[in-house]
Amino acid sequence: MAKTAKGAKAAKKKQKLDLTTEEKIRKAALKLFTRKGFAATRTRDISQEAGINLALLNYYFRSKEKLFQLVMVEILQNFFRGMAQIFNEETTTVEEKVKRFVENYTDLLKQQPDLPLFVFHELRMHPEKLAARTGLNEMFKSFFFKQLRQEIESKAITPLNPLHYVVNMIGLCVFPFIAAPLLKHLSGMDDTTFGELMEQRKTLVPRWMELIMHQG
Amino acid sequence: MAKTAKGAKAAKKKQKLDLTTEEKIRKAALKLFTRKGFAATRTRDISQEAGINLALLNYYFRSKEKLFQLVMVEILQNFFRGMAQIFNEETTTVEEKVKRFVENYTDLLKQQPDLPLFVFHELRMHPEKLAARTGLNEMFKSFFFKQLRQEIESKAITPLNPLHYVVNMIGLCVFPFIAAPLLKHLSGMDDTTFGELMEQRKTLVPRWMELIMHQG
DNA sequence: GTCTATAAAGTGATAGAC
DNA sequence: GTCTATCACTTTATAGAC
Repeated sequence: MAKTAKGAKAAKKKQKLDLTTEEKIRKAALKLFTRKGFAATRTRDISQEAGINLALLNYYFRSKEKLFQLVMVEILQNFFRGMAQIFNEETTTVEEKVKRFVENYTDLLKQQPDLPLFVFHELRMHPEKLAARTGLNEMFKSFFFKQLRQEIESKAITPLNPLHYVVNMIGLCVFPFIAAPLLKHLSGMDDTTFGELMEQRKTLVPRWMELIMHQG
Repeated sequence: MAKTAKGAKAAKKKQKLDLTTEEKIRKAALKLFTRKGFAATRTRDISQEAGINLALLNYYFRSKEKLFQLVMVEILQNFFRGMAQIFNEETTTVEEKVKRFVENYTDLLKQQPDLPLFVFHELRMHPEKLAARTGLNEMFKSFFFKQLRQEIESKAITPLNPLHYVVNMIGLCVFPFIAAPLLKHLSGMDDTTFGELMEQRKTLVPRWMELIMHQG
């Protein structure tokens, strides 16, 4: 009776080291999907990575597609939740928001460097997956955007479309991780050195954003 | 006799509208591989897109893998050839080089917006494909890099690792195209507006690079 | 060179025993 | 819930006729 689906979920909280079978599959799926993409990932590999049987994957998630959807939504929600939290804070300045964003997501990307490439790749092939449920449209009505417009109007020498500003901020954080394989190969850099460069950018990117903001 | 492989290649120059079968396949492969990635692309789809039979694909290229390699090498060589041409010119300044780079590759990406995401995605999964044959290591010994170091030492208030500079330059050009699907969805932007924004960046990015260069 | 037909292997999903 | 065995279908690649 402790082995029903509900029983398993209850047991989850008592086991900190072991994971539920469902969680093991989710974790394995996250790892392989983000590393190889949806199309190149085999359900057999996921089950093997999870240390369970192929049939169990379908038992829990019905299909590869359904499992993928869950993983993807989880990633997007997680990202936009943290983003909204930073950007809708009404007591912090634009500069502080940028600084927090850069630090947060540099740390995130150091742990999961495959994430952005995966998300953008899958998003292009299935744009409809960007359903309303991720609640990201709200970011564009966020407090941050109001602040940004004001800041640009008051401070900038040459006013700049806020979109450029946001794209630059995200791009300067994310692009190095997207280009990492190329970068490492081109410059013969090792992982440690790459990590140090990214650490530097935590302070550099906000500084550059200031320049871009005020000079336009 | 005009139907041997060599005959076909010779005929190619006389036919400006029609393409060789081999060329039709290459073109179709480039289109589908860059749009959907290696794993999600079916050889059947390539042959259909090329308007020929599936067997012919293997007749000309032996395997999907081989065809992919050719397409990939062609893309990389094309990119780095143009890049080297700009960066090894000894009579232009750093600013002029940056300007030419941004203009060139913005135009290229407007025509083939799928290219960067495709390249980075496949490069991560098969880093060994970055063989020496693309001759890109030479970029790091290029005249541009010497110029860049000098410029940084003489002008910059806070000296900057040249790598940051190069990553920023490429990222500011390329990232908007990588994030395009997300951007369009988030802001409800149409393709024309997106194109105009990218056009603006042809002058904006070089200006930002100046700021970054001199302020560090 | 180009086609049809088919082999050979892979892949997502299910049936049924435990 | 979990496993083994297997089905049904897809996909790459080739054989062989024209």
